[in-house]
Amino acid sequence: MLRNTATMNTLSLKSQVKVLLPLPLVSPYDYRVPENLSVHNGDYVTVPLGNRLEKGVVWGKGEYEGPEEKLKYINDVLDIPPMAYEMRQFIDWTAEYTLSRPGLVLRMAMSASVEFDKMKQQKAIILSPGAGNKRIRMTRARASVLQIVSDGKPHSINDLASHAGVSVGVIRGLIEIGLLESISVMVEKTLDLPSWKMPRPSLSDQQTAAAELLAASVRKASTSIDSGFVVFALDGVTGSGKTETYFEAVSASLEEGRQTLVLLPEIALTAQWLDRFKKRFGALPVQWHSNLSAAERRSSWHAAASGVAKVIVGARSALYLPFPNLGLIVVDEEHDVAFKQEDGVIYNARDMAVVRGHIGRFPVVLASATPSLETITNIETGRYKRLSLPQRHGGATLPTVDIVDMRTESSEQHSWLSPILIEAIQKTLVAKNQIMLFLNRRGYAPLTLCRQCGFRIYCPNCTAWLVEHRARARMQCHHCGFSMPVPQECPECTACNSLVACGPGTERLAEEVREKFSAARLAVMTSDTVHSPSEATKLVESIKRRDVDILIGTQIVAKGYNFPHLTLVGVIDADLGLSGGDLRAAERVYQTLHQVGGRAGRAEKSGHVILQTYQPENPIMQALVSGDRDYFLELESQTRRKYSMPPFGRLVALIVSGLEKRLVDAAAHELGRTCPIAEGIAVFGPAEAPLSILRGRHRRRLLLKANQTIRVQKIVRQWLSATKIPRGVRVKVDVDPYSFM
DNA sequence: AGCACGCCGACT
DNA sequence: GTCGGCGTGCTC
Repeated sequence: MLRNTATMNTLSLKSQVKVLLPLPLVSPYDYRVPENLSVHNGDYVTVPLGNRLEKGVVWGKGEYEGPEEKLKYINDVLDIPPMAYEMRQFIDWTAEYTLSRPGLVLRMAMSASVEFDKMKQQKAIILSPGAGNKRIRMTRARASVLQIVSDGKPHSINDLASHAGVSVGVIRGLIEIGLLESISVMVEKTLDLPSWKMPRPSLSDQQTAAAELLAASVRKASTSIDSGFVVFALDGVTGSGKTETYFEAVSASLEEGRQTLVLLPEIALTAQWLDRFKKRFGALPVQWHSNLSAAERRSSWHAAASGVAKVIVGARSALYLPFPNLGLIVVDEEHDVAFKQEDGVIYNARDMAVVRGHIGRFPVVLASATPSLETITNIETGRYKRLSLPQRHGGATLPTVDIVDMRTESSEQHSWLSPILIEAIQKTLVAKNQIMLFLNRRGYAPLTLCRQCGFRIYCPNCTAWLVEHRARARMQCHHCGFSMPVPQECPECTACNSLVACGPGTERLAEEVREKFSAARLAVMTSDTVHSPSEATKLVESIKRRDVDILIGTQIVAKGYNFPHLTLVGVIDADLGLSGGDLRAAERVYQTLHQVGGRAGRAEKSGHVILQTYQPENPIMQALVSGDRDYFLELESQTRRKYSMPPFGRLVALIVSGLEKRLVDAAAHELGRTCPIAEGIAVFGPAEAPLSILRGRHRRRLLLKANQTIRVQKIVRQWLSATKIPRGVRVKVDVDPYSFM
């Protein structure tokens, strides 16, 4: 059938738009715009999809050329500020870079959108416009209601009734007569806004210099027509006052009336951070993290999306909130691997924050005491600007670090504390100071085996040992959440009392500490004992009050907490995390240990760190002892450069998984067969993933390594489209992988 | 992501 | 004869 092409062109240009839906679709869908609707790019709309209505965002001009009758009409435009152009660009950019579907990235930006409708409107009562002409029988109850309503503002029916001291029946009656009217209003919760007019704390000369540079660049981004994009690496030793320094940038952003986003690696850290923020700015910022209730989530989303919230603090996912007026991002503890999102859309919030700043033409601050090698390299190539804070604020000195060589300092059987550490603990207790023992291993013991037959207790769903949690009397898998009671006999040979715990966990360490220091008050801080920021705060406060002598903890104690009376930090197993084929293992161990050590001696008291290690000659340990971070980084950098590993080369990991081993192997081999062959590209694998079975799924990995200059996205996209993946097999693409499990 | 469609096994 | 399991494929 012939069609009038002129009409079709008009249609496609004027009354057809793309709508991106928060669904895993390959591209936006096109819709017709009804005559009576004014629709613009970025508008939130509802559209019919199949037999239901979906919310989405208008994503540009439509270009649908299929059968005309398939094209449906936009249903409605939602009464929400439209998504800014920068945000839409950012979503497209993220999808392109991470090789994910754009709808899934949009879903992160609309994560509260499922509840748009719930939140919209509330009934409110106002005085009817024509009320003045009406004659009614006046009563005291009616009079007091009318008195309140005469301010012309909408009131909720319940508030009105209680303020007037009448029942809601009186108000219903007045509505019936037509004197009052029930209307729908958007409820905007009034937010206490942080103020830049609060008194500025006194800063050191170094802090002042850095703060002024940051603030100036924030102002410039708001006033100049040139792009204000610049990345600062705020490189300051623990306790040097990085937070106070970047607060001055936040202050400048507030003064310019722009929004600021602060990303923290973990929500457990927010409580203490919020305190400091409130002291500085007089009000709390808006929070965003996965622990929010539905109502909090909705309210935070709207505050951010409407521009009402000026400062938002949150975990990595806060980066995808649709800010209309973002003028600054701070990524605190920039080096932290928690910024890497490992499922769904796989992205690194630190790197994406830099992209967001580039698109939005504003400054980005990456703060850390142990900057990542990526950041260090970017400083060296001049892409990032370094701001150094080399001294501890208030004249406190850095802790001294000693190594205990566990090869020679053998301790007694089943003891995880060397004689040297035991002595140091005793001395510290006598001096009435506090001790922290760091062991990054939850539970009682990482492995349980049968001493009769050698059987190791594995997770039925994963290639991983079950970890005994004695407090709960259960064996737990730390990968899939499987748990079972601790067996009384060996599941393999049924021998009784033959199961033995191997290696230490925090519970077992606590047991030893209780034995050896029975008079000391002990606290254990792990994700098993602390479940929320408020619980963390409670424990932290009790430690600050000196209700605790010895604190045992996993990595959650390493971050951000500041205990003025803590003078001794003992690292039980400094080598933990060094084995395994992770290219960042050394860097990560260094960062963690440095951070843990930084907990010692923050106030006037000097600190002491004891590292128990079987590798005392390892550059990590040497760097921690000498405090020569840059030497360690230089060594690390040389190794990575030599093997063209990140940041001197690019990596993309493909993780092939499925329930059926045979199919997974076939798919992985097929990917190996079709792998790209080109100059500057190498593909390794397929190989069994270290966690070769996870949650019951078999897993294989392939790794593509490419020169820095190569656009890996295009290559991987071609690779995947040229490979037939059988149904039941999933291929996950991880651009710039951090985990190699 | 939903949701219909579809093709095989155990029930009122 | 029908109800319902969830594999497959489509949605502008």
